[in-house]
Amino acid sequence: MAKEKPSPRGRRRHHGDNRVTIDDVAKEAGVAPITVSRALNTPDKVSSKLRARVDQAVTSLGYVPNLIAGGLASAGTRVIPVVVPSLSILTFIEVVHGIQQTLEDAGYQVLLGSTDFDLDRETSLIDSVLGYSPSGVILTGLKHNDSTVQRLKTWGRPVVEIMELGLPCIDMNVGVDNPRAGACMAQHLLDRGYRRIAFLGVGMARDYRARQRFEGHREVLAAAGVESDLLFTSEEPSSYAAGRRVFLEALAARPDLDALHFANDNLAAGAILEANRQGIRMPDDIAMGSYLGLSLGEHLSPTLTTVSVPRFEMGVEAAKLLLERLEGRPPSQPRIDIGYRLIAREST
Amino acid sequence: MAKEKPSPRGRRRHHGDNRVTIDDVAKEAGVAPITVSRALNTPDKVSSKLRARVDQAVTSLGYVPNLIAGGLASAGTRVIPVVVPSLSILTFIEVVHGIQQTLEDAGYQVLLGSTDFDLDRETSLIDSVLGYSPSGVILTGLKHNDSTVQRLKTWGRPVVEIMELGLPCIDMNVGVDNPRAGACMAQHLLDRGYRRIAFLGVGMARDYRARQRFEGHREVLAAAGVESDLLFTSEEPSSYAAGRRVFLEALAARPDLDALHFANDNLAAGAILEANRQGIRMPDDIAMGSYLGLSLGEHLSPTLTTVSVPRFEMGVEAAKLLLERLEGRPPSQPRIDIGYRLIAREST
DNA sequence: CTGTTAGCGCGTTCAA
DNA sequence: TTGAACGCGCTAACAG
Repeated sequence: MAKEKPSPRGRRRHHGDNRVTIDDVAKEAGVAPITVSRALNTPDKVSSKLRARVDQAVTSLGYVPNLIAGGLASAGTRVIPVVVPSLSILTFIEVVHGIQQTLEDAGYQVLLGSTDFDLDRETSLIDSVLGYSPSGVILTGLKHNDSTVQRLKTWGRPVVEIMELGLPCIDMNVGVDNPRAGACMAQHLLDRGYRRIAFLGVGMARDYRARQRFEGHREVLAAAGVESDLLFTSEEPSSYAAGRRVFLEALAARPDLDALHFANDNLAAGAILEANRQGIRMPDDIAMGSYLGLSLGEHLSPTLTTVSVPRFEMGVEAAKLLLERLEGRPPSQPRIDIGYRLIAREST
Repeated sequence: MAKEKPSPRGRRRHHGDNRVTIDDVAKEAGVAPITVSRALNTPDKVSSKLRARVDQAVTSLGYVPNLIAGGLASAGTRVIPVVVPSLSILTFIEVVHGIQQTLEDAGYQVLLGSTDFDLDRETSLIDSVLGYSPSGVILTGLKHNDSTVQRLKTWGRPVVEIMELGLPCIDMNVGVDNPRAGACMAQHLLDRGYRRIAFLGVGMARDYRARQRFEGHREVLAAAGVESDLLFTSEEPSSYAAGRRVFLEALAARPDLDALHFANDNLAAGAILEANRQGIRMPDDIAMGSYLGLSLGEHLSPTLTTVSVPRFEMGVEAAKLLLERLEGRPPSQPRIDIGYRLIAREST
């Protein structure tokens, strides 16, 4: 009622900002700022009468909450950093897509980070994004620097590790059993009667999940008593062109091969397209199987046999797990095996 | 020197958080908190002696700055929201990739948002992310709700609109001239001697940039005096399967067509793969051209003629423009035409 | 259900 | 070059 309060701003305000604040809304609605805050964040804790007054003031003034201030006061922002190795690999993108969609629908924002497969970059990235007081974190893989693991374990907020499955996880885990996925394709090739089977990959020095699939592959072949360590790789990024090259290399080195197990569909697609060009018949001359389940596979000639992984769904599940914890719901289970599915098509 | 200050915390601290703060570092280093702040943010304003003491305290305590608090105090966070229509469309992903890489290298974080091509969602998304006091914003396209445009124009921080080029932009603009790109392919088809040319797209109700390309295409054909409004579309997301379907539909409706102009490479790839299956010869039976420049195009048989757009580079340039302004450098130019390149291959 | 008070952890401003 | 004080805008905690 009185305005002769000694003007709380002893000095000029820091910033020329003239954004409307919660105080402005409170004044306009004739309530205390905290009531505005509650009307916005926990509407059922405010009488419908006041809530209406507040809502109106909010729209009439065009109030937009300062999430930074809210975050500082409540020690948490509705931000979820998502840390992946690379944005040039479709797999991660699709997972991020699932995460993003699920979180955005729940009112959270994704803060995107990429590490280029470098654990030290991962560490510093995580250190820095934790500075935003995020509600949780999603990161890729189960291998991290000790300091990262330590920091996240003592952090006290939900953490989900995605893509791969395995024992020691920081908090929660959604992924695929890579060795078994690799074994699955190897077994399929054996079942189809192939015996001279090679594994073809690229960038396997950094991509240890591909190495895990190769391991599964190798063990199955070894157990079957066939040559198990035929591996062709190159240290370039995965691409159609890379697939073509590794394919040609393998053919040149071992013309007797009867089946190829590619580390992913992109490589396999490059190989199939090249084989088409050269008139190599599949699976008669050589069979091809791979991993991922990209839609391109079903449009190639021959259609591609692959171990398909629900990547988008993996993102969705990871996000759901996080949300469960954030909303205080019973954390059903801290580990989800998202599974895979062998799709046998013409190429084998 | 004395510790009998009446303990600034009249009550318990809000949060059980035991994170180390700038005060802890200051105490450890025997300086004032502000000196720590300066040593970290503006190192040259602190004597090397104190700076060393601070740096050591920082590492020994494992101090990680609270970016939220810093953001509140300085009215700005090193966050850049990037708003795209969809994360399931490769084009946007590649642009985001370029943006992300460039910004992360400069110490900024990307906050990812997607609108599903809905301008109202865009508006509310932008309203909400502005609550994080970001340093700038990158958004897609030049069409937005008036309120969005208004808010961003008066916002006072750099804004970059990407993907398309045109006159009224909010602040800065990096993109492609879609009508000219469409015209370019149409002209190419004419030059090659084709005369019964159709445009095939999907989801063009929402994707007005594809409509713009069709417009450019139409005008060129009309000017050449050939049938110009042959358009086949369906309202489904872009995919290989969709390309196949629209292709078959067009063939069925107009068996006399001699060339197809696809709205993007994915559709064209789906069509080429289907044509391969059916023994349709390209370009003899029918020619195909499209837009994007995906690497898949050069591995198909026939290799695909396309208007290639440097998507990653577009992201890089958008980010650079933003950074220029953020770093107070002369804003070279507020609008960049990223260009396109006709890659004539076997399919035409 | 509503209001009061007191910070959240920093950087800006002003003074030395 | 260093420091003291203040407040960014909001919400947690504690009354009423």
